Amino acid sequence: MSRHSGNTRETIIDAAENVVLELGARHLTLDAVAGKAKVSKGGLLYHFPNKEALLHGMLDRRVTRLEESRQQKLALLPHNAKSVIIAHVRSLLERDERTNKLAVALLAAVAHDPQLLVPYQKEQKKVVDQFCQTGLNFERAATIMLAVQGLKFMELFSLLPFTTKERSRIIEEIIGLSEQKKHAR
Amino acid sequence: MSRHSGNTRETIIDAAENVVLELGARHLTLDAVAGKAKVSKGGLLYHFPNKEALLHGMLDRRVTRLEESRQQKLALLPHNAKSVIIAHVRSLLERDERTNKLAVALLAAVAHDPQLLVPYQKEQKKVVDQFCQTGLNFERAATIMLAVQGLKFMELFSLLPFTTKERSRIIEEIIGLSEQKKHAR
DNA sequence: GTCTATATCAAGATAGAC
DNA sequence: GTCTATCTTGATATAGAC
Repeated sequence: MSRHSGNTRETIIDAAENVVLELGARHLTLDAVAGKAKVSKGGLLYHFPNKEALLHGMLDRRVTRLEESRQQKLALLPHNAKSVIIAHVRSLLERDERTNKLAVALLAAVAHDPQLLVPYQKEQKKVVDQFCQTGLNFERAATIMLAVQGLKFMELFSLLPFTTKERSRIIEEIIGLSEQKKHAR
Repeated sequence: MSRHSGNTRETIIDAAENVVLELGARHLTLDAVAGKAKVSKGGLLYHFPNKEALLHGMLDRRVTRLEESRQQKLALLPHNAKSVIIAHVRSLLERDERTNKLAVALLAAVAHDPQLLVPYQKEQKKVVDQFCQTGLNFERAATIMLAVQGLKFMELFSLLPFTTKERSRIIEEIIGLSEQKKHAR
């Protein structure tokens, strides 16, 4: 336990996340992270040559965790088409204080240079593709993905004007969109 | 033209927007704004006692402009229920380089303290209420609002994995949701 | 209402020793 | 691979003159 020399990188990302959780996004600085990770700033910069690299590391960690959560929830659901959508919704919209704080902090950091997120476009594409494989047409699949993301974003930015109960009903509605066949065009 | 002494505040907000557009969000500093507005930093700080106040001014300007655009587009549409939704979608999803840059910059600035956005929750609520007045049920109205916002956010963060053509089809789908009656519950 | 000058502070990054 | 020391820059904000 006390020995984890194997991967200082992971230790540093742990520390960075803890800085955000304990001190807030504004204090995500190289100094703070180094301090929390019990490394010097020089040491930190050996593993992540600059702050952008550290942010990339943090983003990757989050994307990985989200995907793990999705797989995990999917495994617990009956093996049918709709489950793919439900697993996605549940993992993304999970109200986890910790995860949300991290997401906001990363958005804050990343908003200064949205290009940092381009590599994750394909993750969203994959989600839509997976929805399509359940028999949904592309437009409907994309709409569901967008509504879920919209809910998530608004929640993160404290923009969501709904009660918890309303929120639940809306989520049901969104999931329900996967059942209604679109009329032919 | 050369005289606009009446409202230095507006001049300063103009300048702040131009700083963002010309230099990027990262350079939205009091120095840069003062320079662009041809005021000293002291002068700027007389009108906006701190940076947060300036951000509030910028946010208000944006919300106002968006609302104006919505009213304007609504006036050009036939006077029926669906037009409310179309006007909303068109004004929010308009691909205006200028507006989008400003939105990203403000998100970047504001993400550090999402509480700043709480005052604008009610704007979103109003949108949903207006949709409901067209005969839509609440859940469906909210879903449409969320999908539109999701599209907007993802686009701002360069997360949208669709082509322009796909994007158009998806927007049609979202608008179409206002026509399909939800089955009773 | 607007200016100059300055205080204060903290950030990211580099260089080079160990 | 990790450390210390330092450079450089640039930010918000205050004080007080005009």
